[in-house]
Amino acid sequence: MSEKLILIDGHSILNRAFYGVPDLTNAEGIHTNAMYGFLNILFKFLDEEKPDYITVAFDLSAPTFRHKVFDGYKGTRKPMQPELKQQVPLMKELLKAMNITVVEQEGYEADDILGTIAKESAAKGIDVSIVSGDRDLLQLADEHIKIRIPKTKKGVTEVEDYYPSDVFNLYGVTPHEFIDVKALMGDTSDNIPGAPGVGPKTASAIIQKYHSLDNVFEHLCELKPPKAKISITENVEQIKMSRFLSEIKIDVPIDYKVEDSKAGDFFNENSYELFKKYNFKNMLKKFENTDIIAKDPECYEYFKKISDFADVENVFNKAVDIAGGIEKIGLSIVRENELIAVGITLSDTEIYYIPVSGFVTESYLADRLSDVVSVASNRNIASANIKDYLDIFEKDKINGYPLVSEKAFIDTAIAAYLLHPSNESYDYESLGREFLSLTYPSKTELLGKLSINKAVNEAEDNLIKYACLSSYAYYKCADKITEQLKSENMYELFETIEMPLIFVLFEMQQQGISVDKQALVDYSKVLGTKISVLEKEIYEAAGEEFNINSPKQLGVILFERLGMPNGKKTKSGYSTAADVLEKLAPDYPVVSKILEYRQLAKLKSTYADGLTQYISEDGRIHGTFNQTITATGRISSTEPNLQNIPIRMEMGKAIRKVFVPKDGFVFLDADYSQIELRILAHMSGDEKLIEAYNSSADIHRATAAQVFGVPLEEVTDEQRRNAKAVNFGIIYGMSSFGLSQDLSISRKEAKEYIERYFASYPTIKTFIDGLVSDAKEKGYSLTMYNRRREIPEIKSSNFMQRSFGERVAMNAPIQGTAADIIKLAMINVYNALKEHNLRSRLILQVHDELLVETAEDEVDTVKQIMLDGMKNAVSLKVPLEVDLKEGKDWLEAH
DNA sequence: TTAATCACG
DNA sequence: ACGTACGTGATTAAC
Repeated sequence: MSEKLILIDGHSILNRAFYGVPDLTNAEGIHTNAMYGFLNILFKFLDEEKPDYITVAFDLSAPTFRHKVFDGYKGTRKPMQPELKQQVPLMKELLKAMNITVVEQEGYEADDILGTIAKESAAKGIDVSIVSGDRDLLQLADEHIKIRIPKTKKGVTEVEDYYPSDVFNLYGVTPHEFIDVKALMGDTSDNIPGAPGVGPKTASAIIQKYHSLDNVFEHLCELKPPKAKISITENVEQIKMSRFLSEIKIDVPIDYKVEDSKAGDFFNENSYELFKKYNFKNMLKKFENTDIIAKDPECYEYFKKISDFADVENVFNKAVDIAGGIEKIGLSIVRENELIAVGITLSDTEIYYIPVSGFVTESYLADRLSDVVSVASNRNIASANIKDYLDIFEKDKINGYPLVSEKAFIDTAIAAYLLHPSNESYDYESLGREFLSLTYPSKTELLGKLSINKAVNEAEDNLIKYACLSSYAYYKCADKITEQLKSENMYELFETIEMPLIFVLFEMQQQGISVDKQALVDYSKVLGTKISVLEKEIYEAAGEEFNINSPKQLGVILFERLGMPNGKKTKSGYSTAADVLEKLAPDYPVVSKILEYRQLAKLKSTYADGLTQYISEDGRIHGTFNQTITATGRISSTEPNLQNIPIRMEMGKAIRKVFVPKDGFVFLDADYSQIELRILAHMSGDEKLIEAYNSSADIHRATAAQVFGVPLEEVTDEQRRNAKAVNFGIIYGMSSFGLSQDLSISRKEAKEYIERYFASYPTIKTFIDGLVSDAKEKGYSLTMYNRRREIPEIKSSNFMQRSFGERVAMNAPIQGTAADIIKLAMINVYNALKEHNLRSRLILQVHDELLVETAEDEVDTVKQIMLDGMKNAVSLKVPLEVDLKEGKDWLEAH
């Protein structure tokens, strides 16, 4: 077996990776997608070929000998995108860290280096594979040199391999003749002229016949077709030059010895650091069998399962001692329906797994955990997703509220969320990576698809690792996260808003909301009947039966069978979205029916039928409120989503009616009036807007009066509507296109509205410009309470991405501040209800709205509590107005 | 699993 | 010239 060398065309592969991999950035905002893609391709070839040697060649930006011959060489090439350009030096650094030879040579291109090394190595009897995206390299193919071109099809990388025979089969010429083909046909991307009018077909036909340019020139008069004959005859010198430009050098003077480019030792400490820095998570696995990572979880040796009752007692006694002081413990609860085990870390060397078994019963464990929690008041208990486990610590309660102090905990997931609200996960694995620079095995790696209950029996060792490791990660991260929150001025946000909010959300989830199941079932039937009537009518109009729920089938019916004028919109065909259909509705009655069908189908599937499955035995829906999902700081609601229950459409309102208070209670529902615009007024300090809020009840009317220069009472409905849309636009990050869509007007008109608005409110203009430039400078935006949102897109060179970043920079501080304020209000209301010892409970939040299930005899008190809690959550330069209503169902109360 | 659609603020 | 309003989650169809 002869030895193998892999040669990689650095720029070509990096370029290919850049366009093939969606934009990625690491925590510092460095773009990493091209590097990531490059490495993927690299590893693929390494795995496949297991080469003895490896080398990567790069171009230098300096002019090469080809530029000296032809000034316009590569002259039409666009400059490299900055996101790609910044990755080039980093990629070289990465390769060097992996002990991969990087070659570049002034005056020459990577192709020439590759050619030289390939031929020299092949001469030494080494088998060479050249990896490139560029077909120009095919001329280098020979019996010992294979050209390998990776292609990405549907996310899967496939490779086209070229030996000389493959080149011949495809192009009918030998690799060497390929140079002459290119000389004739030219190359637009390199700006090589060739013979004008001669394309790839003609060029290869000619070379197939004559085999070399010299021979072609000798037979000029017999050339066919006539067009090529003329072109070639007239451009002999240009073709010769083109050939010179096209031929890859194989004798570049370089200081390179293949023996010095041994493949191996890719995964070392240097490369590990860089992989971590660039957040190449799944590639870190490659380091697993090296001693770099093997030594990482040094905590493993201290993991200990404890079942002996006396030992367990000792651990908890010690935990109580620690948690009652100022030191921390790490806590991980393992639960699936029932409590199964806890992982608990007392120090670097005391890491325990305590399963429920024998005398260690579930209730014993819960009691002892409560003991630990009840003595803690200095954020001694580091854990994650505390809300999900608060019920365990509920041993002592007052009026139904857990006695546990919020100051007992530090929730690492929530803390990590504040630092990077756009991350997708804040589990122990991510924490380890970010705060400890350690790569822990993930939950999936340890437990796979096993349920916890199964894992207890089938993979206990891994379950022990999981429980111990996560508690250890919380323990180790807590101080670092705290430190970082403090240095970023976010600790106050964490302490005064997010941590207390956990308890509010917990209580809301516990309470749930009562739903009239029978009403829901009845309504589902009504909807079902209406839907089948519409269905029949639609089939009749269409002339055939089809699945109306399938946008694909519907598109075919509407735009092909019924021949409606179509605007192709989506990737995979016609758009049948509501705004498209609404334009067609006046001309085609069936379209209105489809819209109605869609509306009813949605109501039935998502709400009437969808909600019933969430009704618990107590007749209530206990949804989940998530505190670490949104990029802006809002909370989100799942299983079910109680924040998108219908209200706008008439048919949908019936759904709201099924949400009812329990016997002896009523709903009190309060919502902020235009909180986001008020925040805008406050943050910008715009006197006119502030004045408008201080004097007028109708801000959109006031805006219209200001913008159109008419007295308040003369504002037309249309003017008010437009002003309202512009106000929304401001909050969303104004764009003329968006506004024009919303108002169904031209972009030009929309632009005029915006200009008029900014002319009327110059301070607002200055303010939002400031938001954008601040975000551009810092890479993130901030709310009034220092909530951060990272906006890497704002530095993109891609217009669309950058524009998006700019809109986010305008919106996030406003939407985020509103989120901060209502969170404060929730805490206020929760605390007041608790302090007054009331039976009434806060049960829902819908972004600017709070719903309290109120005992009938507490209505007056609660009204006051809600108004106070919401209006006085913060003092702005404008009043915070709250609309409060009482009702026997959610529709009536809203 | 992803794309399209639509419910809410 | 680029092609969009900001933030979510559930359902369905179709790969």
